[in-house]
Amino acid sequence: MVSIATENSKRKLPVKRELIVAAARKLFLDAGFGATSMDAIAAEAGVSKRTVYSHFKDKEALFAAIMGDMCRIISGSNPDEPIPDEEPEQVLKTVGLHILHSVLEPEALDVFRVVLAENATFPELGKAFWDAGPEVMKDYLAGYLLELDKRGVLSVPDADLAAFQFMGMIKWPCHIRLLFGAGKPPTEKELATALDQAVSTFVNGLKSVNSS
Amino acid sequence: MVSIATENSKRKLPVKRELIVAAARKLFLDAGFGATSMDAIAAEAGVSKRTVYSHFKDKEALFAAIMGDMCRIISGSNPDEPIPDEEPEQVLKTVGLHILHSVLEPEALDVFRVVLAENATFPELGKAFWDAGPEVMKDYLAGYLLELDKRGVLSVPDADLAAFQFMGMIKWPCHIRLLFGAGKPPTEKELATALDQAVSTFVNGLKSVNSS
DNA sequence: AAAAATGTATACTATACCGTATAGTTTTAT
DNA sequence: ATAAAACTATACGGTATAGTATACATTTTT
Repeated sequence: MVSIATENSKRKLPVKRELIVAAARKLFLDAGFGATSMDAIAAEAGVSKRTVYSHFKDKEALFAAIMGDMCRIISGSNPDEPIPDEEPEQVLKTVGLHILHSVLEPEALDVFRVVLAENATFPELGKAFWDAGPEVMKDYLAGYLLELDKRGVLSVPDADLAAFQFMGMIKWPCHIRLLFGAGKPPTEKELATALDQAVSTFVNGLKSVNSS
Repeated sequence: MVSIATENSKRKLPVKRELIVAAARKLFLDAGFGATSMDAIAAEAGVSKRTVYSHFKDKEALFAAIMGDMCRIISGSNPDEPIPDEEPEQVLKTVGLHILHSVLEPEALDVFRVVLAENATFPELGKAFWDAGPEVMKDYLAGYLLELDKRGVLSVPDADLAAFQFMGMIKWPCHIRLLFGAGKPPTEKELATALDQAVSTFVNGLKSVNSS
C-alpha cells in the first residue's frame, strides 16, 4: 500500500491541479478573462481559493497557462504524416475535412473567440494560436501545392497564398457563421457538399490557368 | 434669435450626446465592454457622468447603441448599385477590392473583434453584424453568380455557397492575420495581387466544370 | 428678469473582485 | 504516533466600478 501510494504521488499530487485547470478552462472559454472570477474558478473546481493561488501565481498566469495549453492541443490536431499519393481532389478533400472538423469543434470556436478578444492584453497568446494553427496548416498545404506545381499537375504561382485561399474558402463560410452564433452547426452531409464544391472549384481553377 | 434657437434645439441639443457617443465608441472599440468604465467614457467625452446616464439608461444600453450604430455603418458600406455589365473577372475584382477595403479598415477590425468577444452577452449584436455585413454581401454576390449561371457564362450549382466561398477566399488570408496582429497590413499592391490570383482561380474553377 | 431645464463636480452607496492572511483540518511520509 | 505538507473555510485590505444623490452653475424658455 505504502509503495503504491508513494509511486503515485511524486511530491505533489496533480489531482487538484487538474480540477483547477478543468474549471478554469471551462469558465475562461465560456466567459473570457475579465468576466471570470478567481472565486468562481475555485468554486467550480470544488477547491479553496488559496489552493488555486498555490498552483498559479495569479489570474494572468492561470489564464496564460490554460490558453497556452489550448493552443498546444489545437496544434496537436495538425497533420504530420506525409501526404498520400492520390488524386489532388481526393487529397484536398481529406485534408479539408480534417481542417473543418478541427475548426468547427465547439472548444476550438471558444478558443478562437477568447484568444482574439484578449489579443490586446495577451499578444503572445495570439501569436501562439496563429503559429500553432493556421500557420502550420498553411505550410503543410503550401508544401503539397508546390509539389503539385513542380510535377506539372497544377499551376500554382504562389503556394503560400494559394494555401491560405483554400483554407479561407472552405473554412470561412461555416466558421464565421458559428462564431457569431448565426445558424445551426452544419451536418456532415452539408460539410461534405460544401467541401466538394470548394475543392472542385479550387483544383479546376488552378489546373486550367494556362489553357485559357 | 429666439426663433432660430428654438428651431435648433428640439427639447434636447444633441451635441453632448455626440460627444458621449464618440468617446464611448473609441473606448469600447479599443478595450471592449468589460474593460471600459463609465467614468472613463465621461472623462473622454469631457462630460459629467450624470449626463451620460441622462442620455443612456445604463452601460449595456450605451454599448448596444454604439455597436448597433457600428453595424449599421458597416452595412452602409455595402454596394447597392446594380452590377455593371463587364467581364466577370473585372466585376469580381472590383467587388472584391471593395470587400477587402471595408473589412480591413481598422475600425471594422475592431468592430469584428468586440462584437465577437461580447457575443455571449450580446447575442443580438452578433446577429445584427452578421445580417448587416456578410449576409448582405453574400446575397449581392449570389445574385450576380446566379445571373452568370443562367447566362451560361459560369456553372454555379449553389450560388449562395459559391458567394461565401469567394468571400472567404479573398478575405480570410489578410483578415485573420490582422485580427491576430500577425504581420503588417498589406499594401495596395499585395492586395491587388492576391485578389487577381483569387478571382482567376475562382472564375476558372467555375468555368471549366463541365469541360473536364 | 424669473423660472425651468439641463449640465457640472463631487461625493456617496453598494457591490465585486484580486490577492493575502489566519486558523483549523486532512492527508502523506517517516 | 508524529511531524510536515497540503488543503479548507472564511475573512480582510485595497481597489475598481455601476449607478445615485446632492449642491451648484449655466443655458434656455417664458
